[in-house]
Amino acid sequence: MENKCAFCDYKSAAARKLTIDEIDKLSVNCLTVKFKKGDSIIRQGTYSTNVAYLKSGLVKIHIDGPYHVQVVRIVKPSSYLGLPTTFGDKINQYSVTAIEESEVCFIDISLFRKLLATNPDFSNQILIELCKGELESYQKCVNRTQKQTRGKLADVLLDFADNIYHSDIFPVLINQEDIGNLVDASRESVSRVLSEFVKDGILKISGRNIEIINKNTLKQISAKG
Amino acid sequence: MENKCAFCDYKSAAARKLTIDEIDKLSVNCLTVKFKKGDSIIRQGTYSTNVAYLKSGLVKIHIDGPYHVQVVRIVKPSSYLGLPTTFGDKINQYSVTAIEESEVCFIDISLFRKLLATNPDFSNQILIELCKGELESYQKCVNRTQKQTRGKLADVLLDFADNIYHSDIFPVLINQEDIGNLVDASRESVSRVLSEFVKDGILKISGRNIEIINKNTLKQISAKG
DNA sequence: GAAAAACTGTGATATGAATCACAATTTTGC
DNA sequence: GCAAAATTGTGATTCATATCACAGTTTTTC
Repeated sequence: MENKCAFCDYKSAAARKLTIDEIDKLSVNCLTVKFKKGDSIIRQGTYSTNVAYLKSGLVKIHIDGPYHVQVVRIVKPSSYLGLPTTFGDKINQYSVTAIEESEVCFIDISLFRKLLATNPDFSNQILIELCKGELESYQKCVNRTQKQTRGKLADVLLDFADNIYHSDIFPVLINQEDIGNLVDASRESVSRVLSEFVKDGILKISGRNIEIINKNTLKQISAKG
Repeated sequence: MENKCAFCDYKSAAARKLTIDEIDKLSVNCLTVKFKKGDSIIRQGTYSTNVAYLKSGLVKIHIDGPYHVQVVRIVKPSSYLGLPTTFGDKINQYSVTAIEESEVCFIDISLFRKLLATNPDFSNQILIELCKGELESYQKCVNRTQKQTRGKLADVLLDFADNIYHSDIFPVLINQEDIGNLVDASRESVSRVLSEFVKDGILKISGRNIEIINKNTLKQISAKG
């Protein structure tokens, strides 16, 4: 690979713990692939053969449920995409799809295992990332099952603004059906609630862009259900 | 500690990877505590100071949600109880409560970290356990949000029989309110569905014991909704 | 740039399950 | 062993949201 990981600006917190020598090995065993919007990066039910790392772009993680797809979460760089699968199960338990042009590094799994075994700082960092992910997913599940649609939509909008785009104006790259799958609501309900938010002066929508005007109210809706 | 981990019959898959020397250190830095039914083992919101390992008994993991408690899952030995918290966050993100007399080993966190750093087989095993947990929680969340009450209750009954008690007759140690919190339904709905199952000849209930009579039908209900 | 496809908005209706209310039963503590 | 507390059963009512149906709008494609 011409692509030297040493000079990569998007290194993971874990990769920063690697020695020069280890980073070199990573460079050789790492392949960067570009995906267009809508492209499938990881497909549920197929064998997992590499560790995937999101270098740039934006992706959604989704699972086929008994009735419809559930969008588990939207992931931004720099994050590993299939860690739980890589070590917990050989078969991918979920799919990952690009929702904008994205770059993904595929790392050879045996090298990754070797790094884990030989560099405790690296493996500790991976452990921390996994743990945070699990805690987050517990909390998300509680919200998904207990809040009602308005509250869950408020959650997602705040997450977009605060954690993904770091701005109160942002483009919505997924359609309302997907938003529905992300908050466990029907497409129609999403549309209705979004209209309500606009009518109540909480949001302004123009084209694919959403602007949060009244963040406090949105936070209240998020908190109260 | 007089309690030598070396001779413990309930060692975790990870602990089996430790050397004699490491096991000795574990023995010294490990305290076993007995809990009675209803006793709180880990309390959400408090500082996590040890790694907890369930040696015997049965516990529930639960989180305070925006409206009510959610029972995340029922955990049987031999499993670590607070791993994600130990490494992901200093503050416990969930509570653990005994639902029958249980023994829990509290392991000194700095020793645990040292073992992770020095024994790659051990840390790999811990990693695997974490990953499996995360995948499982994804799947559970999909079921919780998409299936309806009958399906979710069927799931839980099958889980009890197949994974926890390994028998189609088993005692129910939690009340219907808790079952409700485990399947995201109200206490009343649980009572109603349970009665339906009895009327349909799927279950037999006597006292606190449940017997699954028609497992196939239960599996169908679990699969179809 | 016209036709097709994908997406969105909104009303009417149906429905699963929560909530309320209270009786019946079981368990617990002294 | 009896009173108090906890748990369970079941009907009536309410409510949030899914579903259906279809029109309007935007985006894609060739």
